[in-house]
Amino acid sequence: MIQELKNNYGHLFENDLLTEINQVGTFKEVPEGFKMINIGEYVKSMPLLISGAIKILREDNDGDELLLYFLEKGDTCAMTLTCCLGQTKSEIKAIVETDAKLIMIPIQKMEEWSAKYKSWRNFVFESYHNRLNEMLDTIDSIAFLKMDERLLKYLNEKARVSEDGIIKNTHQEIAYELHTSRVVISRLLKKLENLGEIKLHRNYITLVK
Amino acid sequence: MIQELKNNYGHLFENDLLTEINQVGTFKEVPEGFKMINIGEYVKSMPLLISGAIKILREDNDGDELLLYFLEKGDTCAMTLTCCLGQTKSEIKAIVETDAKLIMIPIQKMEEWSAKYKSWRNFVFESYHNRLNEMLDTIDSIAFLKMDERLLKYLNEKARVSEDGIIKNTHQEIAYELHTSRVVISRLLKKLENLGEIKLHRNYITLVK
DNA sequence: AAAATTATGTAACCCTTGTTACACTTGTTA
DNA sequence: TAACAAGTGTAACAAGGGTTACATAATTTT
Repeated sequence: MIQELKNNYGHLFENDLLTEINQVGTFKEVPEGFKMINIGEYVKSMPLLISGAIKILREDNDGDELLLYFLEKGDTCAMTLTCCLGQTKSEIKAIVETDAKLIMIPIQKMEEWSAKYKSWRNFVFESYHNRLNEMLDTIDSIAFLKMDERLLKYLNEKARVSEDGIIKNTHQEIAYELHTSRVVISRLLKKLENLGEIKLHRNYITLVK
Repeated sequence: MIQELKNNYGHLFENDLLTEINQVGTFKEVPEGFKMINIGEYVKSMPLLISGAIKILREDNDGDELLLYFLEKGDTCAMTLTCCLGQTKSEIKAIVETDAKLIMIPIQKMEEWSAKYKSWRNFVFESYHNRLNEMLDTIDSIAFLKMDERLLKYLNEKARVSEDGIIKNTHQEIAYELHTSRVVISRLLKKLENLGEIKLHRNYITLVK
């Protein structure tokens, strides 16, 4: 496992820190669809992503959900960071989007490493920075874009994190993640297909370009 | 100035750190309406808020804006934090909402203090945590609420940060911050007045309760 | 005080999105 | 293979909110 750690985080962390991570971290493989954490749950460890993707969702009291962003290789979960420190409940739901490999770090190490390693502090700050920017991007989408633009942006992101570039979702699933209805999505998808932007199939969609 | 620092941050920071802040920080009073930073500008120092409020806005390419949240006493700007480290441009606009007193810290100190003081690290993490939660709250509003609910929530927040509980804005100003049109706001405000929730006046609004 | 400016009220209309309903197709199960 | 379930296409309609237009009221300027 030290190899995958080195490959993905070797350029970020000094050797002492890599050794420590190797000692206390546990390697995990999680399959697509696995629910990493739900809203209201407490966090007990912090993930470093090696491969695959994790989608982060927000949910309101009625169970309506909204896709916030994806975590990918080299990312960690900023929400986890804040939850660890404050010992507060998770504000988001995290589900594995494509089969993922990750290293789980016990949360006690966070504070210790923040004092000890400059590279760790930078990583944590960098992570917060990325997450804040992704949240801003999400806000831009829902505040400033119309549904067809949001949908196209969504499809591009989905394709990006999926390795083979194919969006393997039903219209209903897309509707949930964009917080709208299936009929609206079907309608707009058909429009995008007529514009030559995408190709529709049963259970999957491909981008044309 | 050491007194105002002690009053507002004494419980957060150890004495050594307070002394350092007092040495390198510069005290500032900024009037309502003052633009602290614009999108695309570089950040040169970091504010610690003593009193007053600062509103943080997002803006798209067409100049359309959207209120994200308010900073108040004891807060700092998480965006500034990230900008300092990455030497990147600001992603947001910050305007003084009610006359504010603040202490400006040169950004070079950030890294130094993060290594040296645990209380500083906690303050920075805590700050990120709060900002992420406020962003989530903003996302909830625009994704899950209808305009009349958003408006009422907006009015309550405005009243909270305004000391005297009076919302001193025109319908047009409210429309800008919620990214909608003046006519829509006038229409909904009248509805809220008829429901007995608010009282409308020229240039200001009061909450009923 | 007349004129101009700013703020608000409101009607009429349109577009986007959400809802309901139902047909059709594809895949799965009995 | 018949029955069922799941996914998609589409029409018709409703509702929310954005736009245009104009009237009136309050305030400031000349």
